[in-house]
Amino acid sequence: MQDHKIIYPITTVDIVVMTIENEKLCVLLHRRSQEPCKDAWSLPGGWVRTNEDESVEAASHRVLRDKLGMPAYHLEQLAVFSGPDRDPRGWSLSVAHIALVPRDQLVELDPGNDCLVPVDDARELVTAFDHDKIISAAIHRLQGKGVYSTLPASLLSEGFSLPMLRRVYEIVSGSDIDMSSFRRKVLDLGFLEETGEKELLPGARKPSTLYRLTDSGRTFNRLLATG
Amino acid sequence: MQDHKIIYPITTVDIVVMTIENEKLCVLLHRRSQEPCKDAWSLPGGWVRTNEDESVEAASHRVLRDKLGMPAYHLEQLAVFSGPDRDPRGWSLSVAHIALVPRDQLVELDPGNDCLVPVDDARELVTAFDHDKIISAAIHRLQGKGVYSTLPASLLSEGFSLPMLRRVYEIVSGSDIDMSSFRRKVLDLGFLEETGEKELLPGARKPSTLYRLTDSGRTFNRLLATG
DNA sequence: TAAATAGTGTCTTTTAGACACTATCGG
DNA sequence: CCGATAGTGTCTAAAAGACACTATTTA
Repeated sequence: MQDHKIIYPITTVDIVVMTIENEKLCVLLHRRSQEPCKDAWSLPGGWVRTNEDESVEAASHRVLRDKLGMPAYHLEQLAVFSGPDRDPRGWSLSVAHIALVPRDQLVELDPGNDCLVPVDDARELVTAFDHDKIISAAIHRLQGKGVYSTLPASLLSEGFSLPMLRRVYEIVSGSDIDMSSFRRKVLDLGFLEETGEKELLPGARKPSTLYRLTDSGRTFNRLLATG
Repeated sequence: MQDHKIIYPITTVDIVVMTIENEKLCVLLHRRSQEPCKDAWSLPGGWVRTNEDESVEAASHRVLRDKLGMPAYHLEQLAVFSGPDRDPRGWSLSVAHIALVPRDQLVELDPGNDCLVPVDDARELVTAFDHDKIISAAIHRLQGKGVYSTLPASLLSEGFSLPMLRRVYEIVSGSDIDMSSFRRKVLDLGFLEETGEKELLPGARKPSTLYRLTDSGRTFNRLLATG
């Protein structure tokens, strides 16, 4: 291993922040203020700072905290995108992440330079680097893994009803889900616990029971399907 | 983004080469010839060379080609491991990969410095860096994703029988699989095609039909379960 | 023709989906 | 008490597993 010959890659993180707005799965885009790709829509991202970050996940959290004031949320690695041509400044490596965030936690958006767009529109809109590919991969992951895991629950804040949760699964999977089967399966798996409260949803006449994910439901991120 | 302040991470790839030997899932380990962690067992890996590699996958392929003479095989990204402490030389980032290889393609092993060990033993044996964690993650991935995908088929060379394939799934999943259900499911999914040949397996009296993965079975890496 | 594995057929159990039904509450 | 959604019960269809059975070939 010849240390002295090595030119390290430009190393960054990029985050696909996903949320649900107006009954649609949306991605957060950011207009780049600097070259390269100035003024193009891109994913939020930034350098990995080896003098302060403890890991690439920590770098991602820092980026979102600084840019959007986001504290805690579900974040996971998606994949590495790398190569000599994806960034005009040289050989680059981006560790792409997925962040799932309830809409009400996304508040500090800069109206001019941040926007939430439905995933279907995002791929055409985004022209910076290979961020369109990253978004495609994120959607693929969410739809593949999402349908049979507790992942989509991270798109809701604690204290959600089963009808709300079902709607999220429908939006993510793109198909109708039978309420009865959904209820049976979800409750049988034991990943939900009641908060003890009830809430009248807009338009409803009967208040519905509210739930949160149990600890095992949050960590053991598997097996919850319907479709 | 302050380019000049950034110290880039030490960037490497590490590969968890998995195969089946003596009816056990094994990992390929390599004894390090240099500091750091000299003489410790580690995963094969190497620097990402920005002057010649087209991507981190290409870097992984190069490492295995140069070290082990391995041409084509199933390779996929596993995850990124990163941080200031995992390598004594400084803040480092390793893109871990999984390679699934039929045993008969692993020939150029150096008897003194390469070894194949069952996965259960590997984690204790490996002391270099955080490679034990990487191995754990690889096993987790293979067992999680493997059981319901065509992945394990990559552990066999083209021209395998259904009993052989079933055995591989049993080894990977660690549980018995009924031949009849397995056959039904696998053939119904249409990811296999007959090679037209038959072979008498050692110990058997009746030759079994040989198969290969179809193109869709190789790319569309999903949905093939039993257990 | 016996031994041993390849491969088939079928029954049972489980699970998913469809859908009718009851419950609850605001207006 | 009507309308709307929350939530339940039950029937049906499909899938998974168990396992007995047949088929093929070598020794």
